Amino acid sequence: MTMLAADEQLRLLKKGIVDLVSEKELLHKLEKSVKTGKPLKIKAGFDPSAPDLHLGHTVLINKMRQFQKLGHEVTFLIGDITGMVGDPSGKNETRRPLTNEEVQENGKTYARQIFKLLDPKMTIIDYNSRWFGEFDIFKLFKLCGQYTVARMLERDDFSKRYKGGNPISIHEFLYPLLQGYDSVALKSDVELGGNDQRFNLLVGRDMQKSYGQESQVVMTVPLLEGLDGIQKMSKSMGNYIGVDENPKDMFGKTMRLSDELMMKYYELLTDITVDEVNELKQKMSKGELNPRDIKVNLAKTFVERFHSKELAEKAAKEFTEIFSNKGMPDEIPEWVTAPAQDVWICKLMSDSKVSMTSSEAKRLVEGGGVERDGVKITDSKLKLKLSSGESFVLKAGKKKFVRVIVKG
RNA sequence: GGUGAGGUUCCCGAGCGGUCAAAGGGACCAGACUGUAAAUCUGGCGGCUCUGCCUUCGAAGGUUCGAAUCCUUCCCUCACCA
Repeated sequence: MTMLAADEQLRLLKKGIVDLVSEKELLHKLEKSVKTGKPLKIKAGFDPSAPDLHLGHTVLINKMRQFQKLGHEVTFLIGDITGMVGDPSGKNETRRPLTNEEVQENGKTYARQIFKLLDPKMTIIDYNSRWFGEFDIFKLFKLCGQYTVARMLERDDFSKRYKGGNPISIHEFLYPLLQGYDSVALKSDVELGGNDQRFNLLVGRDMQKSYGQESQVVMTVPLLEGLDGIQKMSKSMGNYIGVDENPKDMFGKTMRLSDELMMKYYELLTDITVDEVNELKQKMSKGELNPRDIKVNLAKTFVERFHSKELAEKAAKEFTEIFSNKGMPDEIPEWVTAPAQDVWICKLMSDSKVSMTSSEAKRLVEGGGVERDGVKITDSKLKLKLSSGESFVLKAGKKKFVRVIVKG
C-alpha cells in the first residue's frame, strides 16, 4: 500500500479530536513511517467486563478506522487485567477477576461488534494479561517507582474525591500505571482514548520514557453525551444506544433525542461536514426543514450502519405507525394463559411482564396509561373474566404492549 | 493507635422515641401538550392476596407498649493528630 504524505495524513487525523499531544511528535512519527514504510502502532484500550459497545465508543472506533485506512496497525486492547481494578470513576471495589472463559467470551462479543466498523484483517486484538499474567512483585515495585503520589493526585477525578472526603483505594492508583505499562509492552506510537482518558494516556508517555522508549502520541476524541444530554454515554447510566441493539430500539432511542443533541450526534457520529451540519441547522430554524425528518434520517443512518438498509426502512415505517398514527407495532409479544374468573388487571399485567410488579401496574392504571384493545382502563380494581379462545392487546405506557391469549 | 464527624429508600440529602414507607431535590415512570422529543404542567415513585398486611433507615443484639431515632458490640468511611 502506498502511503499518503505525512502532512496529508496529519490533516485528516486531526479532524474531530480534542487533544493531540503533540502534533509535532505525530508529524515526526508519520514522516518516519512514510520513509521506512513501517506502519505506526496504534493502541486503544477497552474494558473487558462490559463488552457492549455503544455509539459513544464508535467515536473512538471511527478514529481507529481512520488510522487503519491510512495503513497503520491498530490494536484493540482488551484490558482483562486492568478490568479487575476498574477505572477509578467513583466508588470502586476491586472487581471479581473474570474467568478465562468469560474473557474469551467477551472478546468474541467485542470482535463481533467492532468488525461492523473495523477491518478484521487489519485489526489486532490483544489482552493485557499476555504481559501482566507473568508480572511479579519486583516488576510491580519497579513500575510503582516510576510515579509519585503527588503526580497521581493531579488527576482531576482523584483530587476531587480526595478534597471531597471520598475514599480512594490504593489499588486505584495502579490503574493508570498498568494502562501506561500496556503502552510499554505494545511499544505503541499512538494511543487513542476518550477525553476522560487523558490523564491515563499521558501516564503512558511517562512510562515509556522511563522504560527507555520513545513516548507515544496521545490523541483523545470527544465524549459523546448520552441520551439525557447531560451525562456521558455509558452503559451503567442507561443512556446509551448499543451497536448491537435491535433496529426498533436503536431507532426509537434516536428519535427521543432532543433537537439540540441530535445535531451533536450528527457532528460526532456521521460523515457529514461541519458546513453541512450548519446548513441543516439554518434550514430548520427557518422552518424549511422539519426537525423530525432530520431525526428520522439520523435514526436510519444508525440502523443502516449496524444492521442493514432494509431494516432501517422497516424500523422507520414501524415507528411512524406507532407514534404518528397511534397504531400498534407489527410484532407484539404474546402471552398465553388459561381461562379464569375474576383476574385482577394488575396481576395480569405483572404476570404478562408488561409491568414489573402489580403495584407498578396499579400506578400505571391509576395514571391513565393502560389500554385494552385501545380502550382506556381507569379502574385499578378491575377484575377480568378470561374465557377460552379470547385474545386482546394490553398497552401499558407508550412503549409496552402484550397480546394476551386465553387458551385451554 | 488517639480524637472528632458520619453510614437513611436508585443517587444526593432531611428526620433523631409514636402522627415515618420516612421532608426536599435529582433520576425514573405515567398523563396533558407536541414534531417522536426537549421545555412546561399534573400525578406516581418498597412489596403484596391493597381502605389492610409484610419488609426497609451499615450489621447483630438489647431497652421500650412502641425505635431510622436510645443503649451495647461489631463492620465501613472521612478529618485531624501520632
